[in-house]
Amino acid sequence: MMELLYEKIKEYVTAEDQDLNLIDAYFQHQKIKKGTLLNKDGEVTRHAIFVVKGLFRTFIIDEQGVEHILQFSMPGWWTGNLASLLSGKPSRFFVEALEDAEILIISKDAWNSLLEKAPFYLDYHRKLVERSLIATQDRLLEAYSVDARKKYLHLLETFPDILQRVPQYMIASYLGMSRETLSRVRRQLARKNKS
Amino acid sequence: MMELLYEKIKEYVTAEDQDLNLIDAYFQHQKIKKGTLLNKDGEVTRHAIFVVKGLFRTFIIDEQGVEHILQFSMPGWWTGNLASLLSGKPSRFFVEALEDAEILIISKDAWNSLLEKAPFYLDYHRKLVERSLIATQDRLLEAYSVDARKKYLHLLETFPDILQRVPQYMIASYLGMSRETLSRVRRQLARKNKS
DNA sequence: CGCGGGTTTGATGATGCTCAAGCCCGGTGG
DNA sequence: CCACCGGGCTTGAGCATCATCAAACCCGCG
Repeated sequence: MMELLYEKIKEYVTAEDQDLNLIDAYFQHQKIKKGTLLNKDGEVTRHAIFVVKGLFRTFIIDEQGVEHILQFSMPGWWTGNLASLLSGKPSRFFVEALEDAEILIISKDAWNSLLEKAPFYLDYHRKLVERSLIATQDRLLEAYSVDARKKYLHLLETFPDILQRVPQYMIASYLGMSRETLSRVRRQLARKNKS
Repeated sequence: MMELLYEKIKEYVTAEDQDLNLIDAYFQHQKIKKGTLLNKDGEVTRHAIFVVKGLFRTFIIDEQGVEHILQFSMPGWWTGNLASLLSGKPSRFFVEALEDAEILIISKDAWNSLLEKAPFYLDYHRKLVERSLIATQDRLLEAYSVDARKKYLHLLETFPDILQRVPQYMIASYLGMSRETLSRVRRQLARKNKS
């Protein structure tokens, strides 16, 4: 059950297998049905969630009632709301399973004692947060410097299989454009490839 | 020299004065001339920088040669490139002093040993990174859900005095709009306030 | 006085949004 | 087995917002 998490940790830091095994007791394995909300607007996030199988989205609903997707979380990544977990402040985000999924879930308390007891885990955690920050900065820059077509092409490079798994209107929301615009971008590209 | 940093640390975590004094030795105080670049595209960031006085901007130059400002750093905030500092990868950002400034500078090595030796500093650091992440997420959401006028008004709330200190074209870049658009937004608002 | 950086203004056009309608396709019930 | 949903995707028309280009303007400074 823990293999994927071990793998991922080893990508970021060096740790012996015996040390890795220490963390098992902190996590619970759960199966999640498609459509389940793990986190709702206004709730304080009490768990961190590692995706083993399936796919999640993190989104917000703005004052006009429009959804904005901040993140898709694939197996091997974390989801939930890191900021709310760490700060203890209410989250404004929803986290929803887009497919039947399996997760490793860890409570805030367990998380904290893990950070204290397992130095390699502390390092791992730091790098995770750092990565989130970089990814979000990249998305901000993209929002400001790139047109709809390039945003879409860029997404295709980074998540080649996302199209098969997520309805287009969610992809449009992730990219910050209307569904219609995304549809037209796709038509354009399809035409080009034929001619 | 260290007072402002002490103050800021106390805002985030609880620490005794005698502990706070421990960190003095790790920092160097420097005066910086307006226009100085502390960090250039392609360099690895080797220092973290705490702003005591003055104002900095962090920006990137995209493939079309257009500048995009990610951040303004005021006294009491950090600047530089956290992600590059932590990861050791080259930064794509420039950091420039917009006014004559004073900073506390700490090398990466000193930073790391400080994190090991001063637990309160580790906490402080975590909260800093967390805050950067939240701020960047907020900016991303704003980029996708709000028009030029609201972006500008929002900036005025959060940085009331920035207009007096930064040329308008940089503010436009920070907000992701052209200088002309910002100018027109301002004219509109000025008219409304008169009538 | 004249130069230069920054700002304003106007004209024009591109990009992407909104609204509205139609289409496609898989699922359901008669 | 077929008719008819309904959700998601596409298409078109018109429009709003904002970018671009170009020119004028403003003002502090040598």
